[in-house]
Parts: sequence; C-alpha cells; structure tokens
Amino acid sequence: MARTATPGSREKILCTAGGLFYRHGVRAVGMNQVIDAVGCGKNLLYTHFPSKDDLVAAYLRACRRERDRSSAAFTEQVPGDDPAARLRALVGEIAATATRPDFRGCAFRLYLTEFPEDEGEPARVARDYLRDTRAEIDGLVARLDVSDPGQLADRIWLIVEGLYASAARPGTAAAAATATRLVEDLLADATPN
Amino acid sequence: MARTATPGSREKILCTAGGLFYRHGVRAVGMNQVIDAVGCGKNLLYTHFPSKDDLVAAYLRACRRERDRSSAAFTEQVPGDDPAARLRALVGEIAATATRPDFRGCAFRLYLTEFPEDEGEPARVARDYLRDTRAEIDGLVARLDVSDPGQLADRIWLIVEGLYASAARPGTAAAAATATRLVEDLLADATPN
DNA sequence: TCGCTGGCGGACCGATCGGTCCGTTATCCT
DNA sequence: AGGATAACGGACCGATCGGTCCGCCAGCGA
Repeated sequence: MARTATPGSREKILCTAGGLFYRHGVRAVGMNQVIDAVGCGKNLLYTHFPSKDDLVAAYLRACRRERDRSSAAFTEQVPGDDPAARLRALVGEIAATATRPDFRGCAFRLYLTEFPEDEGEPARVARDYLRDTRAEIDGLVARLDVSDPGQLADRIWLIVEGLYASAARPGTAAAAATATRLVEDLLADATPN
Repeated sequence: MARTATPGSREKILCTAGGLFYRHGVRAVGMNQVIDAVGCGKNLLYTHFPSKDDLVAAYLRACRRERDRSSAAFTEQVPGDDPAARLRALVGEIAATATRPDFRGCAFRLYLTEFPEDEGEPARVARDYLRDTRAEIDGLVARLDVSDPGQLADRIWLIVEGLYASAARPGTAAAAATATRLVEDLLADATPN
C-alpha cells in the first residue's frame, strides 16, 4: 500500500457539494462544478458517490442529521417535559436557524419544489423529514390541554411553513420574530393555564 | 401574401409552455419539449419568443394577469370597502386558488426558489408580484382600527406564505381551511368591533 | 396555373450535462 | 531505492441544452 486511503475526503466533498446545492439549487450545480470546487479528481468523487442522485441523497441526509442535532440542542434545554415549552423551543430553533445569514430556505422544501415529481431516494429523505417534523408537532400538541388539538397543530404547522418560506426573502428577522410571537400567542390563548 | 399570419398561435404557445413550466418546473422543461407539446415548428416559437427567458417572462406575466383577474373577481364581491372584509376575501381567494386540483404552489415563489440568483426579467416580474401583494395587505391592515397594524400585517403575510407552501403538499384543503380560519380569528381579535 | 409566402420539422451549432476511463504524478511501504 | 497505489486531472462518451438555419410543403393570390 501507499498513501493512507481517504482521510476526510468524503466529508470534504459532501460539505462542499452541499454548500453549492443549497446556495444555487441542486439542478443548477453540475458534477464538474462540484469537482472543481472540491479540488479533487473525478475518480475520488465518483468512488464515494456513484451518481449525482447518491450525492444529493447524502447531502439531504447530512442536512437531516444537522437539523436533528440543532433541534435536539434546543429542546434539551427546556427543563422537564412541558409540551408547550418544547413547542416554543421547536419554533424558536427554526427561527434561529432561519435568521442565520446564509439561510436560503429549508433544504428539503427547496429540493421538493425543484423536483416535484421525484420519487427517488432524495425525495424520500426530504418527505420523511417533513413528515417527522409534522408528527413531532402533533405529538406535542396532543399532550396539551386544549379544546381542539388538531386545529392548533394545523396552525403551528402553517406558521412553520410560512416561516421557512418568508425567511428566505428579505425581512428574515421580522418573519422569525412574527412567527415566534404568533405561536406564543396561540399557545397562550389555547391553554387555560 | 398568403396564409393569414399567426391567428392565436402565441396564446397557444404561452398556454402550453406555461402548463409545462408550472407542472414540472422551468429548468426541467426544455425548449424542444415545449415545441413538441405545442406541435409547432421551431420557427414559430422563436419568432414569438426570441429566447427561453422571454418565454418564461411571458409565462410569469400571464400568471400575474391571471392572479390579478382572480383577485379582483373575489374582492369586488365584497360590498362597500370594509378593509377587514377585503382582507378576508384576499385570503379566501388564495385559499380557493390553492385548493384547485392542479395547484402546485405559487408560480412566482416556485420560480424564485428555482432561480434564487436570477436578476433578469422573470425574477423582476415575480418579485414585483410579491411586493405588490404584500403592499396590498399592508394597505388594508393600515385602514383597520387595530393597536399594532404592523404586527397584524406581518402575521397575515406569514400565513399567506404558509398557505402557499403547505397547500402544495398533501393536505391542501386542511391548510386552506386553517389559514382562512386563522386570519379570521386574528382579525376578530384585533378589531374591537 | 404558377409563384409567392408562412410555417413545419429537422439538421445542425457549440456548450454543458452526468458519467467512464486512463495516463501521470505524488506518496508511502518494503 | 524501488515498486505499489491512491488520487489528480483531463480526454472522452452519448445525450441534451438553448438557439440558428434551411429545405420542403401547403395554401392563397394573381
């Protein structure tokens, strides 16, 4: 043997490609562009990721890991297991993510609007994320003592969608503040407390 | 001369191309695909629309006309000029549009997420629409007798964004109903009345 | 009837797409 | 030092991109 085999090359590829995909859109970024940006040979990229779909799926899986990590970091700060506090934390985490300077939208939602008819692995990863997030909200709201849990969950979900969408446009901070405040008011109104 | 020149060919091209762009995404649809779907020669298409950008801009302008028409049809049904009623009509019209079976999202928002860095004519048309809609909401809310018009307008806008986003996914009808109800509640809570 | 003309449809252009392959170089082990 | 090998980097593949051009045919006017 010679040259230790691939130290952190896979991570580097994934990170670089992910940045390009997120910033410019998946379809707008070609494989050659990824290779140029990484500064590696075609061989290396195609051994790690046999096709663009594989690379895109890995990119979305990495986004998922990052989202779960960030979400966990936020929710584990809330003491006890007060569902209302967890809901506020959940929305607060999204608001915090959305106000980061390089935010351009939710990676999964962006992918799904770019490939509305995709049924492959990337679309599965994206749809799973949306389903799981929605389920998390439903589960938390169900533990609340409110008269119409379904309606409240629907409303919070609507606000989350609105936050992701409008934070991608100018006025990000205002959108984040509006969403958090609105969810807080909704929770305050709904729970007798 | 011979053969009367182009009767409704331009409209036919625009309609067909628009349908493809909206359904599958602008980037996913090639000019040859448009030509095949229209069933015309390349000549005809490129005389009406010298480039794809021209065709896309025309498509978005047509969407704008359609939106304005539909919006006007809804708001002119509200008697007098009660701003709260007009706001309800505005959101109701979006909800009605979003529940149409072929709805896949707001054409302008879809375009902007597909081409986040475009500064050309299509992006201008799309951004103008968003700006105008937002301004319309602001103007109506400003005429309301509420303590914090800015906050209410922000909230309604957030809900509109959420409605457009979540109506593009399964559960369209629920999203539309949730958005209209939420806006109604917001207006009821905000106006002393 | 013949010529003119509008439009169809495809050949063609250079560029780029995703993906394969291979020659060269650089590095480490023996 | 020498040989093995991982990775670079680019040539190359067929397909498709947006866009140009032209040959052919259909249909109307003179």
